[in-house]
Amino acid sequence: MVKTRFAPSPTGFLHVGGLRTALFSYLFARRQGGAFMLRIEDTDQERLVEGGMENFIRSLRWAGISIDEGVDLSTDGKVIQKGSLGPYIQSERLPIYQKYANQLLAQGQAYYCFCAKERLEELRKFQELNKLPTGYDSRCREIPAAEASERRAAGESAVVRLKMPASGETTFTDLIRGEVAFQNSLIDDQVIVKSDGFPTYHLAAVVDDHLMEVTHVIRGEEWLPSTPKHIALYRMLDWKEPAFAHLSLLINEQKQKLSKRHGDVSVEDFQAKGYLAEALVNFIAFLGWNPGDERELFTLGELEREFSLEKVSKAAAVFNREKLNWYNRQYMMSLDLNELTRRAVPFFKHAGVLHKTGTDEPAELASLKNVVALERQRSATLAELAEATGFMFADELAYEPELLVWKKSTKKETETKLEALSEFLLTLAEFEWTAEKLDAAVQGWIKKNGYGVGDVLWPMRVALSGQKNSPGPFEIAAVLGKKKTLERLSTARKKLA
RNA sequence: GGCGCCAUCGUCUAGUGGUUAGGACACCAGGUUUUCAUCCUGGGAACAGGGGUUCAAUUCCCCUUGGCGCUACCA
Repeated sequence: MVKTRFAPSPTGFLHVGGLRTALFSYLFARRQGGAFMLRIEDTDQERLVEGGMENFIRSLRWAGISIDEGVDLSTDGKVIQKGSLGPYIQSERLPIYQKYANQLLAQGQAYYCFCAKERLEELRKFQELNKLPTGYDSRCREIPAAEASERRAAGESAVVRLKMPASGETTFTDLIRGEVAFQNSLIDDQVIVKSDGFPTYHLAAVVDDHLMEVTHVIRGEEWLPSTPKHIALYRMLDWKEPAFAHLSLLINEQKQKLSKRHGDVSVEDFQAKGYLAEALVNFIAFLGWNPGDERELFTLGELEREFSLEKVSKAAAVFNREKLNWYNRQYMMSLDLNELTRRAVPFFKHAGVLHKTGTDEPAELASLKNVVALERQRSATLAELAEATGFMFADELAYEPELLVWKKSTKKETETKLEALSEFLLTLAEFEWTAEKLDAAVQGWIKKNGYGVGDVLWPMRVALSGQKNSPGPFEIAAVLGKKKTLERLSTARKKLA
């Protein structure tokens, strides 16, 4: 059975590049009828970030990625672990890594290294200065085991290094890149256990992937050069190695690796800006993958059914905000109105629109729904939408009277038209107060009187919205209701007088 | 510096030993329209360069160039 994993280090917040790696792992597992696991790699005690682990899980869940095994969040927001091969948090697995480090030591395939950091730094400086390949010079490689134990017993600080094969080459078939080869002699002896007793990534990841029965390691391209080290480990431990697939990186418009310095990259930020999970997921999936035909809109479910690693492209992809916005608009338009409204509530609150009641009671939600329907097609994000509908809820609209005047018309003319319009609207019954009926009635009235369409409709719209750009006058009037509509028209006339 | 990965419109990409090199975003021009948005129609826009292989290369091979990654007791 196929099992993939996403194994982040909780040193920050999940960014879109990480989300893509997680997504591809998840999709591959789903497509193969396998399981997707989340493991936390917190072996670097110095770089841990408070709340990082929770953030990763929340972001993954927001995106719709469900975790079959490993670390997850309970309904009340607590971190839990699911599965029989745990623990799934590496800092809780120290004795396990120690056991395998000891085995390697006993087999003579790893050794204690006593080199001080200062010496390593000097060595490195010397190598760089002389344009030599950088790397550890294996000075401690031949220290006899007995001597090493003595020095350790005497309290000398040491790390454990892997004895990399000195010759030959390591080749493997990457599921995305095909055959890849590395010269063993160019790979220095990696530290697998640090002086604080914690394993490094190389040891911990290999041990866990094996023990947790991971079949496919799908990760970022930055791991490609480390893969021969991992393969060496699998062989020394006499374990079957998993299949590897290295994903290309996501880069920004300047073609640099996505980073926090260049704008919003954390998934949480996109969420806060009002991007829909469906849109972000669809967009990110298409950065490096496509179905082979011309379809562009895919739900998570559809991706789960059609995703394949063979169709993943090798080149890095630019994270293009314009296209994301387009995707978001698509989902803003097509999402169920009730659902969209429900998701928009926090944004209305944030925009201060809901401050009066501050609740999300059904009645209020219903009126909100009408507003969302008005503005959904002209907003790129939920935040924009909430912002744009502010005029609907305002007690007073702030705009210059000149804005009411259509093209070559005059203030006087405009006032006259608005007055006539108000009188006409007054004659309409409540049941006629829908966008459609208003449209038909008012347009008929305009025609009958031989007015210019713009001369009536433009001031009407401005009077109701106070804005240069807005939804149409009939839609607004319908949502506003008869009373409020007439009030606003009257206010507009006063402004013109 | 060493090692590795990558290379089709500005961007995401499809594509094949022989195609008018296709689509989407963005852009431009029209149209619909009371504004904006939507929508419709049309347009410009790409095979990095040089060698091979071949009857024929965007496609296969090599080199160059460029971009990116790794080169930590970080992952």
